[in-house]
Amino acid sequence: MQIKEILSLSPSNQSLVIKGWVRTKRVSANVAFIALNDGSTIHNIQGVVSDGAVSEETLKLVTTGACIAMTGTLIPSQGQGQSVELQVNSIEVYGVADPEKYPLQPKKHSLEFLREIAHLRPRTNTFSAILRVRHALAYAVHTYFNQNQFFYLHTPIITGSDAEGAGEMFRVTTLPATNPPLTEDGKVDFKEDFFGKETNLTVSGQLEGELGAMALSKVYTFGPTFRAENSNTTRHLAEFWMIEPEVAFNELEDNMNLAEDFTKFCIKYALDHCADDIAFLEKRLLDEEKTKKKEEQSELSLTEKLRFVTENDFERITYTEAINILLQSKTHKQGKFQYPVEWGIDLQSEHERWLVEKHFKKPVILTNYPKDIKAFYMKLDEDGKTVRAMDVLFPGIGEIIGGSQREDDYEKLLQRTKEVGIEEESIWWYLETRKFGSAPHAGFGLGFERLVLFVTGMSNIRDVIPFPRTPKTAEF
RNA sequence: UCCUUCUUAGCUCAGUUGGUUAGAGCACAUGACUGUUAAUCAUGGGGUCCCUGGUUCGAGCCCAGGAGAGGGAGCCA
Repeated sequence: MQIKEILSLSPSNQSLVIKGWVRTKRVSANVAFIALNDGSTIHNIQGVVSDGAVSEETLKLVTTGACIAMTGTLIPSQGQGQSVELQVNSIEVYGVADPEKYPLQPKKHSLEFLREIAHLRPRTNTFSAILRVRHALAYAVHTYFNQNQFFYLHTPIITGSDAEGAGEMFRVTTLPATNPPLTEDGKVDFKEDFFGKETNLTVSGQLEGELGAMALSKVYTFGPTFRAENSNTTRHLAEFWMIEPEVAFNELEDNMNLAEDFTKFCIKYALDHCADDIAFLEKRLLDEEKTKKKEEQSELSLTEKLRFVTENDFERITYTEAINILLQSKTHKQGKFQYPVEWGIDLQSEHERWLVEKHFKKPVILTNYPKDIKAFYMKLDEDGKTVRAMDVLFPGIGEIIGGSQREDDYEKLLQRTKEVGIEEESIWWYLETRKFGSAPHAGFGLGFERLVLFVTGMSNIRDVIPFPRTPKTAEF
């Protein structure tokens, strides 16, 4: 039986076996206490070993990090801090952990240090809480889409198209790294490669998602995505998980409604199902905030922040309106933005943060960006200058969702591919959907880790995925 | 990739103007303690001061180069 279940039981004479990893052991003259955790919950169960119940040699092996099974009966706790505890009759040691060498100590560790021991960090309170919340959010994603008649579409991880334009790609090849076969003009001959052409890891399942939507109407993908960008920030990973719904007959407005409803559902799901873990993470965040300057401290606790998002409407404004608000802001008039503000610029982080964190103080959906700063597949507005794009910006995180209504007119789409220099032959299959039964449709991409970041209150994306992949780092 | 800060014990950090044998807290070990909550108290062990080279009578500290990490920016999700 797992500790989560045992902690909800009433004391009885029934003998129980509890297996887990030792967090701490406290020894007094006549009694020893063992805090045991098995990852099923943030809470430990306390084992009480009375004098003589377990041999001294065995008790000596019970150290922080060791894996043991305790057998005993559940009794009401005499101490404070827990209502029940296990009166231990015997202990079996599965795996010892040399306390001189085991790196996790019963004390606070820095997140940087824990990243270096990512193979052990799930055994800490913080990371086990994060991983449980991450699981709940993943489950919420599938639950939401299933409840709303979406079909889960598996888009390829190895892709032969290089037209997605979302970033640098990782090449997939079976050719030898030294002396690969060459063409006559000295380039690598990918005709000799496994697929007979150049292939890469996907940077987005969107294009294939659109193909699915043109048959199943409502689809979503949820899978790993790879970007070979040399990004070194707290919100980028080389390997991350992306959620991409794509819906036939949806226009930009519907797309916004879906994005808002979906994120609210997921956050609410985590609040409802991970109360203990979120409470722990809230306390952790509070301790962290105390080390910051007063003006940088958040006014809201983690739970308050999450409830605020689920209970309030997202602010929806166009790019043009956002530029006007920025131009009229004190910050701009006093020249306190580092980057200039004018219609046509791609908004900088400082502009987005100001809008979200200072001006509106809630999630903001920005729409109708200039076409020149957005992707080729976005539907052109009537004015011919802007496209039906939308970005959802979250406080502290920035862009969490990027999406659009897609261009469904064959000629206009072809025109745009030419303008941005994409070869027609490389995405003929994508263009054909606009030739045969084209339909208005829209979708977006949501970075799963950014959602986990927001819900857990963590600040570095490397701490919300079990094994982060970033430039120069692929250990574990 | 750019800017910036950092790298000293297992962890978190101090280390004065360049000067004898490099410190603290926690962790760990041993002992004490009648039920603890990251127990407490006492005692003890523990160092390639990131690496390479240089300046100097003398370098943890100054200089040059390199590596790694953090934060910010860009790219984006």
